Amino acid sequence: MESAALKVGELARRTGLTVRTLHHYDDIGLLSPSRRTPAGHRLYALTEVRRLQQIASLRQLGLSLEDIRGCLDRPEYTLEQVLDLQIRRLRDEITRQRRLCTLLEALRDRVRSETEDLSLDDLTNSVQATLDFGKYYTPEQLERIARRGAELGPERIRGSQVEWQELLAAFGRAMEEGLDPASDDVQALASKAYSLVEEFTGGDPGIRSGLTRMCQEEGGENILARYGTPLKEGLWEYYTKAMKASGLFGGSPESRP
Amino acid sequence: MESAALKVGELARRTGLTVRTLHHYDDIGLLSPSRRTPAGHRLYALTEVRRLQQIASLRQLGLSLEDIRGCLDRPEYTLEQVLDLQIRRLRDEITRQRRLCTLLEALRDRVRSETEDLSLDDLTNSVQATLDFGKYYTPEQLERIARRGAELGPERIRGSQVEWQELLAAFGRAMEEGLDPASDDVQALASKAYSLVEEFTGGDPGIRSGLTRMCQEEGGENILARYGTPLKEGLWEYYTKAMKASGLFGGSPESRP
DNA sequence: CTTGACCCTCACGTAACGTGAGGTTCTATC
DNA sequence: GATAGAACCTCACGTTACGTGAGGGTCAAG
Repeated sequence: MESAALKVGELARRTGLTVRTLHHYDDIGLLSPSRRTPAGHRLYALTEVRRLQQIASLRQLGLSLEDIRGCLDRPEYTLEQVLDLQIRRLRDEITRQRRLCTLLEALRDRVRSETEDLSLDDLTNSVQATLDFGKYYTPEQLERIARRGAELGPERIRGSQVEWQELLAAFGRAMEEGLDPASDDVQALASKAYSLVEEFTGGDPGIRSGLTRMCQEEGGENILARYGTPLKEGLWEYYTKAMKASGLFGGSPESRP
Repeated sequence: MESAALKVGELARRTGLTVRTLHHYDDIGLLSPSRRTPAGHRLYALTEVRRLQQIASLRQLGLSLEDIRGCLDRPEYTLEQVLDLQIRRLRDEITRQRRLCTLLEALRDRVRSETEDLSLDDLTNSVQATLDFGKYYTPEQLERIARRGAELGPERIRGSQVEWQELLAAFGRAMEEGLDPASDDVQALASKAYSLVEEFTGGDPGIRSGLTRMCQEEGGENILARYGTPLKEGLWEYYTKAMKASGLFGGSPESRP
């Protein structure tokens, strides 16, 4: 007849949990000791110790106390289902975190290379841009875009940003000179723009249509403005006219920040 | 003189946040509108809108509101530091999650292959075992162990678990027959045990010493019991005597669940 | 008979809001 | 000018899984 019942402190010590945690489990009815001493001290029987170990293990697996309660008390909560669900949740979470991490690293690198004195607003733009990406591309497309970015390399990306700036400046001059968007001079610019867009999309039609949708819904001028100076008044409309005249498609911005 | 100030609802709509969130930011003094209408309605000026965008962006990066406040209001909070810190936090979190995910997947697979009808207690054991591992091995060692497990393959792991069972049974018989732990027969068993241990450690001395520490501090009989039936009374002591007599080392269990 | 190590029950604090409750104000329409 | 609906206001409690006291009994040892 060895000590068949433990008091809270002892149980806490053995399981590595705190007394407060055991109290909490008692409060919510997840693990209530079946007996008490006359003085009201909790006494945990061996079956309750075992239950606590199960609880602690499931807790380590990241399950919520409610899920654990279900696992332990309701037979229709099969372990496999719960594990499956938890795995899916975790995987989603991991991909989310990874994406976030890459973004953070990219931002930090930009902050570090003090060639451009990065302001909070630039950062804001980048973040917004990246998040918008998530709204217009599927996760697989984001994967492809990321790979494409890696292929091109950071300097080529910066290079194309510069080319966009020059191109938009050229469009602006054309507009101010009153040139017809369908004229040969402007169409040469449109063709250049097309190739820059295609460099980004990598020729993927899904990515291209996502980009088009993004420009339509967010306003192309806002998208393009993120990657440099704001566009002159009416320039985006002029640009779309030129692109339409070229018969290629709608209009679009640049690769990732 | 266009609408230079926005009301909460309008601002919420534009930023995709909720009115409650804006109220919250006001409550904690993170973003308080500088003006109010006579009726007390909040009026956000353009500078405040910009600040809100910065807040929202940093929020998306996973920063806490307190960190954000620091970034925005205190010059000594450099962006780079904050980003660096956040990256480190995220990376740690990701490796943690990944480890957890592997564990979950392994458990689910075991649950699925209904060859063994897995009980909650088996699961509890596995979880505890895996967590103990984290206490005795460094992250790098855990990496190596995981790679080694992949090399060996799941069937070999199961195989060695069976071999451990047989080996312990043989030790048990020797003990009951009163054989000297240093006798040739028992030493043959010790040698077999040694090779099983080495199969697990892959010869890595760090892993070996971690294992020894684990057996000492957790009690080797508890460790070994996890991977099969509980050990007979006194068997662990007998086993350690045999291993000491062999001059190899202390004692130890089996690869990962 | 006191001291210290336990134990008990409230009950507030955490992070970042969600979700009403109950009441005022704005805006449009009749 | 009355009225309806939308939008605004201020409390204030709920969420998760406990941490951290406050204030007070219980128990064995000295």
